[in-house]
Order: sequence, then structure tokens, then C-alpha cells
Amino acid sequence: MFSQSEENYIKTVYHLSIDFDGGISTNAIAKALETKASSVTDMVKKLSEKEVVIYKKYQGVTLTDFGKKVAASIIRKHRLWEVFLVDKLNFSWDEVHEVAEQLEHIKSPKLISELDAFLGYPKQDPHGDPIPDAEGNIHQINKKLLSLLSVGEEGVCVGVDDTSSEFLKFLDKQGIGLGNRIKIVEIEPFDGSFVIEVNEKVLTISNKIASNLYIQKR
Amino acid sequence: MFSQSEENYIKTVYHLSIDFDGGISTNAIAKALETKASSVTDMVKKLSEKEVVIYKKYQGVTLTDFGKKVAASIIRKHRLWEVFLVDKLNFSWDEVHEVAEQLEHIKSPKLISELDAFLGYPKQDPHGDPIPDAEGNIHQINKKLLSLLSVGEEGVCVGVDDTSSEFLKFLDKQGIGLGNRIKIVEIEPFDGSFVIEVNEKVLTISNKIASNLYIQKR
DNA sequence: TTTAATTTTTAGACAAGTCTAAAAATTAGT
DNA sequence: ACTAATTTTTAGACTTGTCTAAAAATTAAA
Repeated sequence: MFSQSEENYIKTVYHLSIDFDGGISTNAIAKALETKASSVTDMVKKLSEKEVVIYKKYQGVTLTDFGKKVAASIIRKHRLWEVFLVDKLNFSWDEVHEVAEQLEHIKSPKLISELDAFLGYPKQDPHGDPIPDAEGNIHQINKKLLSLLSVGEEGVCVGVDDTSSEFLKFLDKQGIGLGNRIKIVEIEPFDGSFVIEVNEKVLTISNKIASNLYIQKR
Repeated sequence: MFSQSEENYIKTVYHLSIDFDGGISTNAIAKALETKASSVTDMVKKLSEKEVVIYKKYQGVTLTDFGKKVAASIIRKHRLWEVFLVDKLNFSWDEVHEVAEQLEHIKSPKLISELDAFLGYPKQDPHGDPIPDAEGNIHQINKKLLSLLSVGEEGVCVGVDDTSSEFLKFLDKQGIGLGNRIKIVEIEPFDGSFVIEVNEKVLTISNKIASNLYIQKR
């Protein structure tokens, strides 16, 4: 069906489309995939032939409905494998990404449906991101960046925006994890840092950290 | 380290070396990998550069000690994944091969050591073949082809030689599986077929079937 | 709005892995 | 031992995915 390389491009266009409305630029894709713009142009032409993306020269690309389905299925595999690694194989949430990058390309419908069942049909991956269902539907949960809350507000930590190992390890060290109830105690006007209460402890986090934590209210 | 393609060649040379002593011929490899002899020559040169095989023109190849270690590690991954698929994901023993062919190329030492632990350090795969340990040692169990036994002898079915889907499905249908105790009741001199007793039932199997079943005596 | 900077595309090249067709070496047959 | 058949290798080509360097298009700036 699609080569690993093609799948990586499709997934990348999908991810970039989330926080950017309109055609995804050649350069943006090149940067995300750590490759050269000329390589992106080549691949994008091919994916356009295959009706995965819509591409007009100099206009960037957008996924077709078909392309979105393909992307969802790759992301579904990626996230299910992440759950497997964390829940069953003692990986920590900062270790799963690169292995899941490989596992997501394994071709076997039965493997994925059985894995899904084996894991108990999880709805989120270890970073709180939703796992697309077998039909490609993604059920986004209601969440807000912690940095957008005001003093006194509280909610449950349900996800992270940055999934880099450094950030996740930092959270581990601070004792912040998914499912933790977090309350805004104070916001420093000077640097925008947040004083929060989590797990009975009060701690201060920078605005950058606060902009990478998703909170579900109510 | 090694590409998927290189790994497939290494694994193939290893398997062919088991029932053939001496250099493995270009044609044998080509046949096993369903590729052309010229492709094999190219790859074999590359693997020879990398000190995985010893190759002299027109002489076939043999694995170096290093090559054997590499092969063992690929086979270890393959067989561990097979156990995972059968034990945890409800695959039957005739369905695991092609998925394991893909999974065996995933690169992550932690993944394999954790998988091994998760599966309870299995010693055999679903077809009764030994799983190499982390150091590449393969503990061959003592077994004999059923076709080499005589009337009255008995033992436990511990493996199959042919792992094709057709053969495995046939065994399922006949109710023959790993761990079953099998006793030779009679051998037909005419066609070499065997009358055996297994699971309280008596049945007749052709010599071809008998030549693909491994029995461990006592 | 005309030039300058940036982005994107094209053109041509390269590496990996494969193939076909032909040449060379080996093995087998008589 | 000398052809004949087979096996193996070489030579050249093709595909996929990548790259560099240059050209073309777009966007930004003065």
C-alpha cells in the first residue's frame, strides 16, 4: 500500500494540519521530517498522484479525506503500540516514541485489532492523545492549556503538548503525571510563571511548562 | 546497523546452513528469498565486506561467528514475536509467520528484553523451535523425526519441520499439536504411512506428514 | 512598485536494492 | 578429457528516496 517513507510524510502532514489551517508548506514538512525541501516536493507529487493529498505548486498540500483516513490509521497504530510499551513492557512515557515510530509501519489488520482488544480498547495514549478508532474517527477530549487558566481554576492533567523526552522527564521529576488534579494557586505577572498545587504539594512552573500541559476542567 | 534486506539474507543463510554443511550456494539463497541469483551475488559481496559472511567467488557463502550472532538475534526476535502473537493476541500457529517477518526488524534492545520477560522467558516458539538467548546461544532440544521411529516407540510432539500454513492447518484438523503424546501403532511397508495413537485416538498419517513432525522421546 | 529575500521547484546526481542479458566459471555427461 | 548443461558473476539499467545547486515563483521591503 504505502511505503514507510510515504507513511511518514502522510502522518507529518496530518500533524502539521492540526495547528495550521490551509496548505502545509514544503518547508514546514521538510523541517518536521528533517529532510530537504526538494525531497518534499518529490514526495508530495507522488502522494498527490495517489490521491492522498491535494497539491498545487507553491501552494502547499492538504490531506484528502482518504489521506486523513490513512493518517488516522497510522496514528492509531502508533498510539496503540505506545500504550502496549508503557502498560505491558515497562517503558516510561518518554521512551516510547522512537520504538512506536518503527512499530507503526507493521502491516497486519489482525495484529492491530487484537492488540487493541488485548490492551482493553484504550482511548488515550500515554501522553493523553486520543487513539483513533478502527474507522479513523478521532475523539478529541475537551482540554485546555494550563497556561490559559486563571487563579483558582482547577482540573485534571489529561495530556501534554510537547512529548520530548526532556519535558516528560522534567514532569516525572516534579511529580506531575496524567490524571493528577492541578489547581492554580497564583500566576506571577512578571514572567507568567504558575504556582500550582498538585498531589498535595505546591510548586512553581514556568509559563513554558504551563503552555505544554493540558487540563480537563470539571 | 543492518538493513531489513541485509537481515533477511543473513537469516536465510543461517537457516540454509542448518541442513547443509559447507558454502551456501547463490542459487539456494535466491530460491529461498524468491529473488534472482545476480541480486544475491551483489548482496553477498556487501555482507562479505561487513564481515558477516565468508565469500569466495563460485564457492557459496558461510556465516562468520559474527554473522551467526547477528542471525541468532534476528531469529530470537522473530520467535519471541511469534510467541507473543500466539500467547497474547490469539493468533494461530499458522498465522504468525508473515507478521513476525516484519516485527523481527524492529530495532530496540529494550523492547526485546522486556518482551522476553513479559512472555515469561519462553524457550520455544509456537512451532517448537528454540528461541536463542540474548547472547545468541541456541539450545537445541533433543528431538527426532517421527518417521525415524519404529513400531511401539512413543514420545511427545515437540516441533514441526515444515511451518507452512497448509501443513499446520492439517495438523489442527487432525488434532495433532505440540505437547501431544504420540505412539507408533503400525508402519505400512507399502507406502511408509504411519498409524499413530494420539489423544486417545488412532489415525493414519502419510510418510510425508511423519517426516515433518518432531518427537521427543521421554 | 521595483528590488531584495525567501520559498519552492527543477534538473541532475547518487546510494540501495533489484532486474535482465550476456559472459565466465564450474560441474556433469559421454 | 572434452563438450554440454548449469551455475554464478558481471555489466548495465531501473526504482525509490534522497541530495545539491541552480532556476523560477512568491513574498517582503523600501
